[in-house]
Amino acid sequence: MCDFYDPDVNVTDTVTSRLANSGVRVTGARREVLRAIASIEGPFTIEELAAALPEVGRATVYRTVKLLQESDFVCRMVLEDGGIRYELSQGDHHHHLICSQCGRVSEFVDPGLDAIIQANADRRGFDLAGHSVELYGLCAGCR
Amino acid sequence: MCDFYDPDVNVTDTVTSRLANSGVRVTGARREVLRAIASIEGPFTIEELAAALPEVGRATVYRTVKLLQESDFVCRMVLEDGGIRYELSQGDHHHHLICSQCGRVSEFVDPGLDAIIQANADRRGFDLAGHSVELYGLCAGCR
DNA sequence: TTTAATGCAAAGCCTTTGCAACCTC
DNA sequence: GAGGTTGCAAAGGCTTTGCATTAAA
Repeated sequence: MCDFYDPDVNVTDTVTSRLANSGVRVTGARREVLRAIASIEGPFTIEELAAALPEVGRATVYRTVKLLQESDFVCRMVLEDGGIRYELSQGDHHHHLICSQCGRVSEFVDPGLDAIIQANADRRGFDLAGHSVELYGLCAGCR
Repeated sequence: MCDFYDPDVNVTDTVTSRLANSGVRVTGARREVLRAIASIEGPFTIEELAAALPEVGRATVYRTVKLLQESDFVCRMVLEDGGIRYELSQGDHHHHLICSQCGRVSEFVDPGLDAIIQANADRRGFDLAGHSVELYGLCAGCR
């Protein structure tokens, strides 16, 4: 579901060059949004992103995030309460641990989990295109 | 996450009596909403529910579903696209297979999957309160 | 009779869209 | 210079809320 980034290169540069290669214009606003996303650690909301970018119109923030999402540079996650957060795409497919107390989201990878999910889909004749696993509770720091 | 229903008793009656016992008034509108929910097979949207209840105000539909949700008689699920659906609470904890084509949602239970999720939480010092697993793709009928 | 529940309409949120001005390429 | 982008404001969805009326208990 999510793309890889070359760990040796600045994320913002990587994305802008890929964007340029795909025929999309690299504008000031887009650079700003990318910089803001890169500077935010972890998942973010449109609200947070827009707050960090007072000089960029909200509509542009929405449009840019959508663009990045469609290009797989960021991926979207839906929280337990229906709230939506985005995050820079990580290299590998992963799942989320969401703390109900502090709201922090951490990630984990478990190929065994993915395999068992695939097996469940197969067993029911379901052609699996994707899946999401979210764990809710208290993180180590909040418990 | 979801409650049990006594399989020998009509769901609507079960809920209304439990509701009454908890000091909530059993009104005509609430009975109507319950009947509509029971008659819809599988998960439903507020939209669908309201459409099935032209004589009940939309605000009441929202309020009643919220009430039922807070009482654990229905549970809420968030789809891949952020859309929200509700369903009568099932006895056991389960997961969803959501067809991207026809939108139908089916359920499955897999204790092994739940165990592996719990193990991941434990491994990271996370106090697990709940989790959601949603599979997206094409159902057997649509593929 | 008391007071929770209802229904309507208005208000709130969040997100998208129309459009003229603007900026990449 | 041409056409994709931006920003503003308006419009759209969906959900909640205020309030007078209605109806459970």
